[in-house]
Amino acid sequence: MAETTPNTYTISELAKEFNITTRAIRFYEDKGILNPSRKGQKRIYSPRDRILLKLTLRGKRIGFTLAESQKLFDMYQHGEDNKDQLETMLATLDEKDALLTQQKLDIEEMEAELQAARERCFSAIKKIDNA
Amino acid sequence: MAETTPNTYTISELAKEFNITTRAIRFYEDKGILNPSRKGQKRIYSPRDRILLKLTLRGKRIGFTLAESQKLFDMYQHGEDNKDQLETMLATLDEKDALLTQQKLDIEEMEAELQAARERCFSAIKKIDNA
DNA sequence: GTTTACCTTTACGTTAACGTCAACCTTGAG
DNA sequence: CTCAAGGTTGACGTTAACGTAAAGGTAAAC
Repeated sequence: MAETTPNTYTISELAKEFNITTRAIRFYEDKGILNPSRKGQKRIYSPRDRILLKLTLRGKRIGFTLAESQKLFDMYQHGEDNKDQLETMLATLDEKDALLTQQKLDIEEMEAELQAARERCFSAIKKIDNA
Repeated sequence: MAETTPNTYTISELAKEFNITTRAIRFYEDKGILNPSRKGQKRIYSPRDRILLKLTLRGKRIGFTLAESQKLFDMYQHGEDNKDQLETMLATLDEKDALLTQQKLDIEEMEAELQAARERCFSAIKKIDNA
């Protein structure tokens, strides 16, 4: 058999992998995002915990709060039977999607401006060098 | 002559246009982002103030802090002659640009997941309706 | 057996970005 | 004149997302 992916992680392994502190990881647990099991008093993280952590961090990078990520995860897991909850979730998803669309526009405009600023920079430096 | 764009704004006009509070606008002034003139004690905003405000809000939407926006504006204005400052600015711009690139990836992945979640939602609702 | 390296809980501190009064001008309308 | 609509300056309150000790358990290594 080939290498099998480990099916548990320690807190510091995850911290290292995602370049965050163990404090942050415990904090996410407080917020109900992660639910590691315990071996004695030590936390043991499953691949599922790892995925949730990854998604959470990705969410953060695009401006999701922890509460928002948690809410999405929560709906994703427990909303299979309740129609109202499913529809709330759909609304939330649409709302988030609209935000992402706006963000993409913002990013493109911002990139254009950064590029313009960069060019201004270059020519200003050239001017100095040729002085 | 056709309609000319107004060249001054009151604080509440800007607040209404951008759907923020006057408190926020004054806060941005505290942070050195805006520099309205005064008529008596009242603030008068120029088109330039308005643009800076707009850029600031756009920056916020993609995760720039006020300090970061302020720093960019500041460099943009006072860095024309200092080579070191120009190079610092270039580095900052590159850094920001890398972040934006990552953000675009994050957004696309997140959109894919939202779409998947949406489809799960739909079929779950259908199931309920057909039960 | 005692460092050393991680792990734990508890709890107060911190920063950003405003919100929310309070207490006070001012100015055009009636 | 007065009063309602907006504007002003403090200044304290709030939320999110951790940072930063403090004080201790535990287990493999020497």
